Amino acid sequence: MIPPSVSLIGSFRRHYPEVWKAAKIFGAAGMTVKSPPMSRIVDRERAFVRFASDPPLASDLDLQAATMDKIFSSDFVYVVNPGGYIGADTTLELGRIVERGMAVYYAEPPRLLIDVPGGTVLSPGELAAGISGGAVSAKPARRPRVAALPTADIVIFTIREQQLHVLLIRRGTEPYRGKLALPGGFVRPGESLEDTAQRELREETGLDASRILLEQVHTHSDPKRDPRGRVITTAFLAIAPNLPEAAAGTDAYRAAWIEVEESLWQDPGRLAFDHAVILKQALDRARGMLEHTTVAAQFCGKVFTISELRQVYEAVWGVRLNPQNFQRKIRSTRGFVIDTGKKQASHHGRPAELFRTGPARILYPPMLRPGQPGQATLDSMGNSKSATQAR
Amino acid sequence: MIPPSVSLIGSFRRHYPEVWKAAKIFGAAGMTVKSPPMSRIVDRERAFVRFASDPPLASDLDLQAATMDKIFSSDFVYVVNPGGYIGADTTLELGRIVERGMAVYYAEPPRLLIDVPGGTVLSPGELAAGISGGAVSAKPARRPRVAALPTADIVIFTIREQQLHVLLIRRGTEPYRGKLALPGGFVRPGESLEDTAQRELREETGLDASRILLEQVHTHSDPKRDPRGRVITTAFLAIAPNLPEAAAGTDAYRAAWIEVEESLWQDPGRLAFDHAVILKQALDRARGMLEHTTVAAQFCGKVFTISELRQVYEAVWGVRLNPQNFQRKIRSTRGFVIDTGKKQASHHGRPAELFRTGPARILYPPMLRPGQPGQATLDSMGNSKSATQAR
DNA sequence: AGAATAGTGTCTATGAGACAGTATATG
DNA sequence: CATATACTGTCTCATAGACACTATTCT
Repeated sequence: MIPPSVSLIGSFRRHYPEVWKAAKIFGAAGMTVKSPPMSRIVDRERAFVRFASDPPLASDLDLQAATMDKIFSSDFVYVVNPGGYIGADTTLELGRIVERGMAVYYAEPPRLLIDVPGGTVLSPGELAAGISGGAVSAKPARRPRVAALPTADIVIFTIREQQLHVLLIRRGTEPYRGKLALPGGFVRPGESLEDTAQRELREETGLDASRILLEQVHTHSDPKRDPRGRVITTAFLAIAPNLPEAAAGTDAYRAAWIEVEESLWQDPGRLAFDHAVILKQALDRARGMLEHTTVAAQFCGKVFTISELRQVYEAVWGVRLNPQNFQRKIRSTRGFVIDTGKKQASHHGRPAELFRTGPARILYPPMLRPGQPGQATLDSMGNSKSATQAR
Repeated sequence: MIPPSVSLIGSFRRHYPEVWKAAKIFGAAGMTVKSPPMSRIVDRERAFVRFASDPPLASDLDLQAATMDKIFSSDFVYVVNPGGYIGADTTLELGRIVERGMAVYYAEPPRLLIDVPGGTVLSPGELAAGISGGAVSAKPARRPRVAALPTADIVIFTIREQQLHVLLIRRGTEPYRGKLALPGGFVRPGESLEDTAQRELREETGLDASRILLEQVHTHSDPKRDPRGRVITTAFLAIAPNLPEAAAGTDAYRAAWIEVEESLWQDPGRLAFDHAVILKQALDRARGMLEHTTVAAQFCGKVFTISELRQVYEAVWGVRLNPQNFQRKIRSTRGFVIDTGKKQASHHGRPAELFRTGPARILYPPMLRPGQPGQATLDSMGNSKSATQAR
């Protein structure tokens, strides 16, 4: 288990002895102190107090930004405010911290209009005891909670030239600058994760997302998955018909359709963050959904031939299917496709009939993908790599 | 075209004449002033200045919260700070506004460590002219993000007296005091959601959670799902063998096994929060998993008979199965169960052989639950109630 | 005509469901 | 003995896979 991390804020100029003392207590209790840097103060006259460990040429604003990053990546914040005093710049930082919903504890009641529930005014020792959970404390600390920034990442699949492709974005900013990443973004005020995913999908592909399947796959919450701090992402699976090359949407200038192949999730470092895992899980989910639902038709345009539908199955599953039997299976399944009566302007051979999607969503006799032909079972016998099993 | 909206912040106590003047200028330029309310000040001695239009009994904190809502709903914020002065509570508000990435303009350069790009210090007249003239945009400096408190809720199923039961807890605190709720809790520092779920499972049942299946089901993020604020929960499915009545664990004194029946998720208000939806989704997931995996054996003890296994399927699916055919199916599936050679101390009739779980995890020829016998498809044709589809 | 693709007919193997029949316990 | 449960044998039917065959286009 990773030790809890804390950042201390307050007037380092006026109250550094108190800050130092509190930090020592937290450190002794096994916590990681992310800020202040626990080095010697070399210049207290600057607007932003300088430590020996600070880069000497950094501006006040750069230093403050770096400090805020450290604060936001910690599990909670402790405000050192002897007599209730909080300086102007600390107050501004505190507003940002409050707005992020982080857990905040105070040494003394603040002289500000803030809702300070009982138990959030604690001495460093009480807090350390409450966090580690063992020691007896007169005022039991509220259980420590962590705030996180929720994000939605989307795995958008499509078929291009009979191959499965996924929409990826070349990152333009740190971290993982230059690497490929899934499209996605932070949840905005008032949005649910589904809203966020739908907005990102629209921004990246220009598709009217309300008509596109958007299926939640998994939520990734490893505390170290994002170096910027506690970012929890929920992965969505989207299935899109073939789109014009560069979806001329707003943010799409860096986006590209990449062929889905083993190396995308096998080669470490090809994708940013834990996106290789997310991609693989979404692919597995899509493969499974093709068995039990009629979503395969979502890969196709408004009208399509049965061959096109078969190519979807072949591309996603990575197998060859018998065209004749596939044909019969689809046509005998009521509600999957509806004959439009029209025929395709032929490429070669007999013109295929054109279909549109039917009302059925679930395939009852499922379309089982060819597995071990033997009668028995045994996929992954014993060695459980099934993600959610015991960590 | 909707007129741009603005909120003004600053010390209404000290600088209300300047605030009023600026608001008038914005109003004359066709903008909507969301805050202040443009009514008469009736009490300037309170911590939060009172206007005639304010509800007289509201607390300072209530008023501030309502004001922040107005500010956050406007297109940009104008800070009235004659001489650069910004008071402590305004500074805290400003921090929250900055963290949301809203566009902020200042009457004079602020005496704070804030990055004030050129053009953001403007007189009200300049700003009004710029907005209507298109020179100044209300585009936020940075995209707004929201922080959330992540929680894990667990749907723990077991079989008791041949019926499916779920572990529920009678809530002892607001909100939803007295209602039944799923066990769960907030993510603690350093934990992933899986860690949290495992800890809660151990606390509630005393089970060594590392040996129990814990499967992520869905993440619920509706901004209004929890009245306490932005709480995002990830639901887990756990399957437990029959346990001694009151698992004497620490927090379990309020816990009880409740029979799973329609009314649990049909009757509104029987379960707290959105736990009815969570329960139903977990049940559907469990039903599906029984088809394709060998988890049914997790409901049983270390050794079990094939009848017991069948009763699991019958309880979870809510159907009757033919004992003879079930027997053959299980025995002919390699790796599902292993014969121990022992026999059950008989109740009645021929003693059943005892089995233990085999190494297989995935059932390849799946155990399809009896559906529409007809050949075709059509579960939920058309009317999509499939949760993740378009909101 | 030959190649290519679409679609149908038919045989076979397999597995699910139904049901008769056998095995082994209790009372 | 009857009764109850466990287990096996066998028939039928539905469906998947294999493959031959027909249909309709392009070159």
